[in-house]
Amino acid sequence: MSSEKVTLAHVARLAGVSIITVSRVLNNKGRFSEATRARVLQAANQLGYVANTAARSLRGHPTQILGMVIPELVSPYFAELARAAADAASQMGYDLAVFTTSRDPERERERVGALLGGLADGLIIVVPIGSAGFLASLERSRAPVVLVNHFGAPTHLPVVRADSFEGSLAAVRHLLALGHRRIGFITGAAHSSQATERLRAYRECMLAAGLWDERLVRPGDFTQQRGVEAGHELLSLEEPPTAIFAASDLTAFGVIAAAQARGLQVPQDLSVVGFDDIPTAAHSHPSLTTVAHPIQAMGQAMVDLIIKAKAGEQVRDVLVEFPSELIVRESSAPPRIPGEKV
Amino acid sequence: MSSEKVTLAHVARLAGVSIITVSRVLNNKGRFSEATRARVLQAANQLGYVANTAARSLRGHPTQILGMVIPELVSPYFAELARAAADAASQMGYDLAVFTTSRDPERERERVGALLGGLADGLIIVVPIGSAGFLASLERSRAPVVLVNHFGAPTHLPVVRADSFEGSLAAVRHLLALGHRRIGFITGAAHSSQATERLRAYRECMLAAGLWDERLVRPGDFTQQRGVEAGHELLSLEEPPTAIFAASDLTAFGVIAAAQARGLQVPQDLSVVGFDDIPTAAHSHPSLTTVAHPIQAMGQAMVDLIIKAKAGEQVRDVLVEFPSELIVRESSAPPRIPGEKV
DNA sequence: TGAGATAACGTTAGCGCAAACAATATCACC
DNA sequence: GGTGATATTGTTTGCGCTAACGTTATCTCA
Repeated sequence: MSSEKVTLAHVARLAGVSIITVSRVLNNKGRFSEATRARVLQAANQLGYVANTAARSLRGHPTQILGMVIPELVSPYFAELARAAADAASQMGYDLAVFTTSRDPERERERVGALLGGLADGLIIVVPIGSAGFLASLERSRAPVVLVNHFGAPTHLPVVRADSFEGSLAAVRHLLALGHRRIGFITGAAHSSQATERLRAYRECMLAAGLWDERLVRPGDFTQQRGVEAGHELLSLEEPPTAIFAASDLTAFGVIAAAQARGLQVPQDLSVVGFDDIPTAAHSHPSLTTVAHPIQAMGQAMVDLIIKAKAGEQVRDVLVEFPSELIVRESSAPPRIPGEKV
Repeated sequence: MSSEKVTLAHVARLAGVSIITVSRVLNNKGRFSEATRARVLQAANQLGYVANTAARSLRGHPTQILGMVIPELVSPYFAELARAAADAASQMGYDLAVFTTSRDPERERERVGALLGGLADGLIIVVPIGSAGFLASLERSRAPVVLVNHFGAPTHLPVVRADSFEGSLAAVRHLLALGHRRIGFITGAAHSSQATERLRAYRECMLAAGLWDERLVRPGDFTQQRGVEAGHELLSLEEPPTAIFAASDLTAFGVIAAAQARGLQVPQDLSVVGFDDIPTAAHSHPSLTTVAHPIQAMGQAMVDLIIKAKAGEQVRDVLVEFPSELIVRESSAPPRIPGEKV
């Protein structure tokens, strides 16, 4: 029956009570008689009343919304991270609003400002790209903020992050233990510190084994398409690798596609290891050996930290670091002995 | 230097002007001298002022945020849809806040209420799951709302949707034209109207060709895992299909994995067709024959409609329907002639 | 020079809600 | 019947912001 916005006043008039009484009934706070309660609920229902979140927020009432800022939605890793955070938030009675930055520091800053300006009760920033000054101003604002996978400028803000180095080390050692000597690597996106860690582990491990060869490293960007290209590049080398470690699962799937397109079998002719353990990794053929982050636990940790910060607990300088774990599946196997037939 | 929240009053005091002058400068609205402007900006900067979105919204000022409610983030289809909407929104100077419902009508309703209660200027609801009554109350609220892929209860709200029937028809006809006679089908999630359409097309086509066999239809849920399982089920039949049409690309990839695990080659031994054209479809081996929705255009249409609605244009009963398109790639080929060797 | 125009800035009010405080109604019990 | 306790409902205020209107300073031009 109504149009436009219905306020407490409308409900109050219809129910024949005062505004505050309506507020009390709807928030189930304070005392009121059963009869009043029924009348108010009936009126609110009839008018289709919904509380104005902006007004509530302005009044200091929490919005029960947590904001999350991520670089992009389409990457399975970030999508999973968002899902994990949403699940954890939901359990704690919060909603999660996900925003993307498209890696634009200016937009990140604006969005963060808007979110903290009454829209959200707290903020999860994944891979913050802003300057150190920006982080410092966030610190000063005392807003409940958690940084995720932040490896950049030092900050006192709480950080949740997952290791990439140890897991990558395990992946390369796994390939070495299988007998591989020429192991290719496809990097992640240039600006990603996670990508840097993965490359560093590969490099250290290969150097230590005396197997380092610059030609075996190809630049990537976490995408499948780039995996196809870089896979072909590596497999076209005069001495092609017998194993390839890719900085993401999507890239690894690209490598497998490239290998198969060249008539190679995975893992018989080429071992492939990815990173991320996206859902597809377990259900492809061959299933993918990869390195996993404990994403569920990370989501939980993010939300826990935010809620602690909101409650006034001290979270300054808190760093929650999760390990990465090698998951061996079908895509990695010993190299074919040269000359051996199938 | 500040802590807690910085308001216009703080900036005004520091700059030695009135509150409204600060507001004018920061919004670049109204008149003020260059000197004042500089002083205000300097003060605002120094204090790290960010406007309180809730207060603005309460005052009737738009938030420049569009809300989007989707069932889940992890599905590539929805992720792409969200990306498309975010891109389109961004072009028009809006941000997109993405919420997930986890298919809970109660939460959907609450979230929608909260978003329209001052958080967002408009709302994109993907596959609305609420009741007809809920949609009716949304209509009455006159809020800028667009429904996406809504096939349910009739409504006067504007709808953006993509066909699933014609594209599925084309997919099955494609397989028939290649010479397949036993064509399996794996459905989408039970509650999805898109899934229903895809099944309906398959059924009509097979019935018309006199090839309908109930045993060739397996229930699915759009996931890859279920694709693996259902793929094995179909391939274990005494008369297994020579082609399988899956209601999603992920499911199709599951089928391919199952086939490969049984030593079958795709497409030589089994043709597989998916639906969605997720990015991976083009970069896998074999690349996937699939049906595509014009997701970019859909995102644009959603945002356009919201903005029109906000501007007061008449969008009642507007229906923007996009076609689906068969994309033939490598995963579909003529069936092997029985008895023929490779 | 002064009257009207215009530029620059300020005061007030109110968006919708809920906390703090206030008022009234009801009741128990001596 | 009166006192105080308790239950129920109401009034006022202000969160931070900006639209509308008001005020003062400055300028233009006969």
